[in-house]
Amino acid sequence: MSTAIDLADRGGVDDLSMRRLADELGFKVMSLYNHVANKDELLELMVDRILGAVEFVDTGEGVIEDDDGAAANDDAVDAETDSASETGAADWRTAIIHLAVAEHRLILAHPWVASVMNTVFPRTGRWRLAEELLRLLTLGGFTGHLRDLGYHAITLHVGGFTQQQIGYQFTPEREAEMYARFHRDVTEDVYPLMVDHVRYHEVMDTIPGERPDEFRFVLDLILEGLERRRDDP
Amino acid sequence: MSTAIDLADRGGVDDLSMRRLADELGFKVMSLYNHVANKDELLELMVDRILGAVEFVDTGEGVIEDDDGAAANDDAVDAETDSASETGAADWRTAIIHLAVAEHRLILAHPWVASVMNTVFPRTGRWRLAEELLRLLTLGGFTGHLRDLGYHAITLHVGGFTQQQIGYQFTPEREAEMYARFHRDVTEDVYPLMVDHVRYHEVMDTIPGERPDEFRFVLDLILEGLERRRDDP
DNA sequence: ACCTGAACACCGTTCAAGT
DNA sequence: ACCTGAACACCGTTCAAGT
Repeated sequence: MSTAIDLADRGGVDDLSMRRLADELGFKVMSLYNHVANKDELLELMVDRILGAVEFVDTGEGVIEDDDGAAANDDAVDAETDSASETGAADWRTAIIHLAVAEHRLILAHPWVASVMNTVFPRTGRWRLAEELLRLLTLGGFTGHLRDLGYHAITLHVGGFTQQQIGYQFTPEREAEMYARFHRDVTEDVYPLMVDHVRYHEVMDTIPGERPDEFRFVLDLILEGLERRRDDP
Repeated sequence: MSTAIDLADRGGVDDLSMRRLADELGFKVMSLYNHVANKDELLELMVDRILGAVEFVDTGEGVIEDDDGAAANDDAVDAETDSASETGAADWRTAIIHLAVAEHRLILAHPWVASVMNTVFPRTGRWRLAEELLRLLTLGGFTGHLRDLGYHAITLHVGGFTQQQIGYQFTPEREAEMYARFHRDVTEDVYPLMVDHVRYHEVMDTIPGERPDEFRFVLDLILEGLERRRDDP
């Protein structure tokens, strides 16, 4: 029934109204309130269904499993992460990267999640993720204040960076207007570096935030820095 | 006239409707469309006014100045940044930190900016910021792909991290409901680390994302990592 | 237990008419 | 040049009434 996700996947979350959803389901608006307290609860359920689908990597110890009982250790994400999985059990660092990238990708696949995520209460799908991240950090030898900082650094990076990237995903019409405005307002004499920057993207044929490795790049910076602070003073 | 910002500062952006704004100004709704094409343009102007207020630090070279002609080099932000400003002219690193922290604080002071920023076209207030950041990175010896990565890493961090932090700023009622839900759903047997984590925050008497140094912490990780990649292979 | 019609208090925006 | 009344096509939600 909560397959109102399709509707949001199509027209974005702004096109998801209780009225449109009811139409789609063949009911009248008010029937929905028999299954859901209000729109906030609907969004809550939708977000949690998406985020609940993140799968954990096997670290060789007690793994918190998915609702479906699946604890994946070989899929597209894993293939990109570093080695170390030759042993069968991944180390904490690989597992955190897997977790973050998997969540990042799920949000990119359902862009409306990014904006709704923040305004809605967490449910089990999100608590799971939080607990697992804390577990992996602990496994990595992080405790106390540094674990706390690391936890926030990573979660805020996953949510925030992804959300910002999605902001760069324009519809064709917006893309066209953006292009027009840029060439009208941003001239080489006033903004030489900005012009250069955009030219660079044109040559590379990339849209800012669409380059697949940017999320990983910053994630790596964060993890490196955390490790250094763990090992030094 | 664009002092509809007050309205958004008070009740959040959801309480800012064309109708309420007109009421506040003593006009009828439709009069607004004589001064602004539509609501999007209004939000565009509001965001740009806020972000246009970010002041740049003097790096001793050609400084792009504020609209007001102010090129601040000693205020609250500067006091927190590292030394190096004894010379009068700040180095690129200090200046980037200043820039990022200043923008971060402005957004925190007008939380609605975070959510609107992404959905609205940039104007001169934002182009300035982009150009200045690129200038500082160039000053720091970054070129090509690394400068590009650094630029995106920093801008997405400023916007995204801040936005996520704001998501943690609950109203008292939401705070109370969050508290109740947490203690109902997150039990020590299933989520031991999460319980521990929240207990840590309670002892520290901090709300996640309210600790003032978290933004700087991750920013430092990013800048450190960028420097290392600039100096090494 | 689930559905519905009518109603309430809202939105953004257009358009023709006023001064 | 600026303001406005009426209207259009929408919102989320409540409540009493139906089966």
